[in-house]
Amino acid sequence: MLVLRDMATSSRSFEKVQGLPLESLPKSLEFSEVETRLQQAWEQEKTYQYSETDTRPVYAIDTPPPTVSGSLHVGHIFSYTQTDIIARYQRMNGKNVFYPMGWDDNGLPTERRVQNFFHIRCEASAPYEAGLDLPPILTTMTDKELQEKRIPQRNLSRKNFIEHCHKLTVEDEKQFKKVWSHIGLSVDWKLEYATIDERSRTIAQLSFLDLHEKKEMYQIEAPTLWDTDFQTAVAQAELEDREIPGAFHDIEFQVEGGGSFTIATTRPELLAACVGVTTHPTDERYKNLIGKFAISPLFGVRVPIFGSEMVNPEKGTGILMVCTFGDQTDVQWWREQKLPLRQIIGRDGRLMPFQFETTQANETYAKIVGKNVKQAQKLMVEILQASGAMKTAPKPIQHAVKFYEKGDRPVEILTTRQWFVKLVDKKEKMIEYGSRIKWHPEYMEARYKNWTENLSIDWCISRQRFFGVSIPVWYPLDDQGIIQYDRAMVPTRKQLPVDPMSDLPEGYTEAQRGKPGGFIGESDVFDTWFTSSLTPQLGSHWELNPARHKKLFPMDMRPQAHEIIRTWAFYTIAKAMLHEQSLPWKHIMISGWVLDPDRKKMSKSKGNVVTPSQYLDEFGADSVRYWSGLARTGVDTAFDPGIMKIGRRLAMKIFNAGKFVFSNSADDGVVTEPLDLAFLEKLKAQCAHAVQSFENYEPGQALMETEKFFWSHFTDSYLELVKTRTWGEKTSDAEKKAKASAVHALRLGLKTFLKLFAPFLPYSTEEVWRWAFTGESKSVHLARFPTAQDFEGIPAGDPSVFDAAVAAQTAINQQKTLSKVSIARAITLIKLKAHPDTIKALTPVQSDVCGATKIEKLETVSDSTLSTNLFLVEHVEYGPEVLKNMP
RNA sequence: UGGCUCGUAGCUCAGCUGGUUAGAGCGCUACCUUGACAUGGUAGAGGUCGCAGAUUCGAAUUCUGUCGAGCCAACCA
Repeated sequence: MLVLRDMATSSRSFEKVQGLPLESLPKSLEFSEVETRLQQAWEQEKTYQYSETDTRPVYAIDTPPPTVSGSLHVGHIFSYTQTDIIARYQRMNGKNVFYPMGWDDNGLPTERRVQNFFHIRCEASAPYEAGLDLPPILTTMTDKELQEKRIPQRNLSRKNFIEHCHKLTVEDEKQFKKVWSHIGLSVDWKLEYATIDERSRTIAQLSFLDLHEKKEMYQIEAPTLWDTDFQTAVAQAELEDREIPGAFHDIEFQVEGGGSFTIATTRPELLAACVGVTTHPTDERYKNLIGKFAISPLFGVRVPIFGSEMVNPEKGTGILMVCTFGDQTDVQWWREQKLPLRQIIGRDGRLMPFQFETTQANETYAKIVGKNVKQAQKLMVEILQASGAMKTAPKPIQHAVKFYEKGDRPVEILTTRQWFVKLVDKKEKMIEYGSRIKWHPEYMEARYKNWTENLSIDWCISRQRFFGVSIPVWYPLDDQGIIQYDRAMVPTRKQLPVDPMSDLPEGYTEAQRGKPGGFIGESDVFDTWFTSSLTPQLGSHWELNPARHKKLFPMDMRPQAHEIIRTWAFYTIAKAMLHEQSLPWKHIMISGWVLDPDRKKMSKSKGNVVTPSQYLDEFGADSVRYWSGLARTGVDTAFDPGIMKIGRRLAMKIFNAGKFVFSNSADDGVVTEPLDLAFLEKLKAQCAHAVQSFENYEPGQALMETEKFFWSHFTDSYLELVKTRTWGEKTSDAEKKAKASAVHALRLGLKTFLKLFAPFLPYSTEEVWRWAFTGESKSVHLARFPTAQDFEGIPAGDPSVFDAAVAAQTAINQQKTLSKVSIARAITLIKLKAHPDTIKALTPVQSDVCGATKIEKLETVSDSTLSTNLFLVEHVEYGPEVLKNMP
């Protein structure tokens, strides 16, 4: 902080400065060298350290823990840089910034990657092999080679499998950290965590215990969304629609007591699971059937025919079969009509054995049992056609089907036992909580609201996977060895974290595990969102460190992408509400996506994903950050190396302007000259704009305005206009004074620009800062973001003299360009015509203009019909050597 | 079908609460080595602001309708 003397009475005096000889400064900005050197400096100096003890206000950021599977792509760089820009601004704004980095390393993406990487699979029954340490196989062999050579996968025990998950994620995290450091994230690496580490597991299980005590959680055996590849339950929020080809199949049903009708279905393989038939109650074609019973073909099952408003008479044949379960509506009909359950699809997506009432049915079913859905469908069509129940060929259609977002086959609905968090009954409260958070941009709240309003299923949090946080529950076994699900036993808080598969519930011994009268541990793990929804609490050490929690929670800002508003933002708000009736954060800043140059979303399957490292190497981190920082909050941005090029140009310009400013010496003195004062006045206003943009969570606006100001007012205008005053040694007192005014204004200007640009271009600004400004603070990143305070004690300037000087400079340059002469050529006489006000404004800065444009004699002509800030060249005379070259 | 965004120069985008002649950068053209910078500088060409109405003294900006693009959700038998 600057210590300012009695400002009210005296203007601010600057100390004498010794210019740095140009030869002593680097010739050019070598990004990779600067980046490496400054990264080390920041680490050594602990520049970005969060302080647990100091009393400055905290600014806590709920950093998204990236999924650690594979490599970062340019979208990560884009959004994380935007967060870092805010973090750096807040740090310079005097906040004690809490900016952690977590790794989301548990869950399916990791499991899948580990399976491929080591060519292994988790097999619950496999015995544990202590010390097993397999080499990575994918680095030596491709997938195709593995298949060709028929190298079998190794089946590992759960414990061995998890060990290998840890092994790989640790390596991946190192790679990620390298890229994050390169891009210049001002993360405090002491706050690093992983969603699978011990503290995270403890806090996730604490969350479970709390919700369990509050009875906000229940366990039920019911139809749930199921992915047959991963063989786990999934949540509504993890579904996505995909358009795939399908076909309507017309199947004839008989009516009990005579008659028949034809239903249309896209899933004939579920005929065996048909438990009802429904049609619209007003449909003239079928309404007389309502109340009767139908007999399903081939399987001869007697099912009720009922009316339902949900049936669309336009669709298919207007009458349809209800199965357990083809889709979500089937579940609804099944519940409302209290239909029986005929579950035929198994957890692996194959048709399970099922006992039918008739021999014929059992014989038919025998042909499809054990087949997967696709095979069964094909066979069923053949059988139906042969039997005559299906007279027409399937009619192909294109339809949207629900998929688990990470899965390859449509989800099925299976009756399984799962744990749920009650959310459907809290929709209104969730919307109200959401409205109390400041969304940036504001309209993103609509997405949250929209999703919450449409939520129809409670949050299924149990997953039948391995690499995750265990659900901390044991179940007693009765004398027959039957699991007593309704008597679930939870651990004490002190026991956490627990793995119910190896740890014991209180009062039991290991010998009782799996024995009648004993107990059994829950083998399911949490949905990864169950842990991820606690990232603010993971950072604040909720329940483990109350003082820390109080200081950090609710956090100030959650940065995240818009496609996970329905999951991450939604669940995080839910958790904070359920646990503490609190908001998780005050602000949420939504970043857009990076689209490929054709404005298509980047995705691995399309093969249009851009990896960042080549661009970091080619343009430098600051240039890539410039591209990220320029984007408007929440708006999708096309990947464009052209913008990075411009960023690099800006970084170099700052570097070169710094060289110019620092090369000038000056005596001690005050800023007195009208041009200097006018420039600083304008700069002061620019600082206020920048602050406003940052406070609005629109840093891109600050960058755009600052850049424009820097380029047009500073380097193109002001720097040129003061050159004659700063060049060389001055002899007279007046000249020395005028020089000092310029040099000190230049230095204050440069210092201000470095601070304004520091959040965006941390490397180039820091590099220049360290040449001569370390007296104020060691790092520009710990300096105060500029405000009017930086200009205290400097007399107010008149901006109009600056505008007049620039206008005159432009008119003269234009004249020289039109005459096709060098800007450096001397003008012996020039007559400029302008509005009298403009001429008046030019007077105090006329000598600066003449110096910069090499004018020996300047005459002005008044013309009040002209608009202000416009000069017209009436007459110009160049020196004789110039005239020679004229056309 | 509903909700939300977007549509401005060849390209990427600014344009806040309506107010002179609609801006910037890239690209393009011409010129200039000037003592921080040729990874530079000076200038030039280029737009009836998707379309149609309405409000207003005045609309790129507000309202209505419409067309197009994207996203989210509903429907998906």
